[in-house]
Amino acid sequence: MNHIFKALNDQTRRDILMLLKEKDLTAGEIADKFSISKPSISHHLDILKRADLVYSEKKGQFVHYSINTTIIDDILQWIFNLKN
Amino acid sequence: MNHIFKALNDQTRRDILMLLKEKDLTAGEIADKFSISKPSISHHLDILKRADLVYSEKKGQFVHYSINTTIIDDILQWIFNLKN
DNA sequence: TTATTATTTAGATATTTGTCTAAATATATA
DNA sequence: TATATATTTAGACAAATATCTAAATAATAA
Repeated sequence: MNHIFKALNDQTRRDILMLLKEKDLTAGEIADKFSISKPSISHHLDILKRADLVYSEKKGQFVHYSINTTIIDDILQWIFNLKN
Repeated sequence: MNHIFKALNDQTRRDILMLLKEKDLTAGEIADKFSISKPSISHHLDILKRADLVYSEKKGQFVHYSINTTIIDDILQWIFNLKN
């Protein structure tokens, strides 16, 4: 859970997940939605990837990112477990 | 959600929540379960409190801590929202 | 009142983190 | 091939974080 909570502990990364929830986007499209540099966004995407919260697939010169809902269930289970 | 994810982004704090899930404990009892100093535990408890993840109540010279499951539901809702 | 116990606060320090610019890599196009 | 576009990597730096020891605060007991 360490990588997951680390990944979620940043507003920009949470915003990226919200965007990818709606539809898949390329790295550049994601970067365009924020006012921070492309390398910084690339770094955030790397952290999300290490946490398995997103997938990435290279198509030509673009890299397409999508959310991984499988991991979401793991988080839900961990949080839910706190309740009883 | 910022304070909550920040609070959850630490193994010691997550372990404290797991302990408090089982039963209420005083600050000292919590500190005894870890190999870090009491001031450090006090600091972790403060972060958990700021995130509303725990309550604290002073009884005599002791401070009793307990988990706040109300906030857990907020987290569950936030995570669940990522799925659709 | 004095001493003891429980907890927090203050201040210091090493590590981690988010950001930047510049450079590197990879693909597409003229 | 040469150029343009998309993305990542490298290296630097300021801010945030987890930890420590020492001191302060508060409550109990002798």
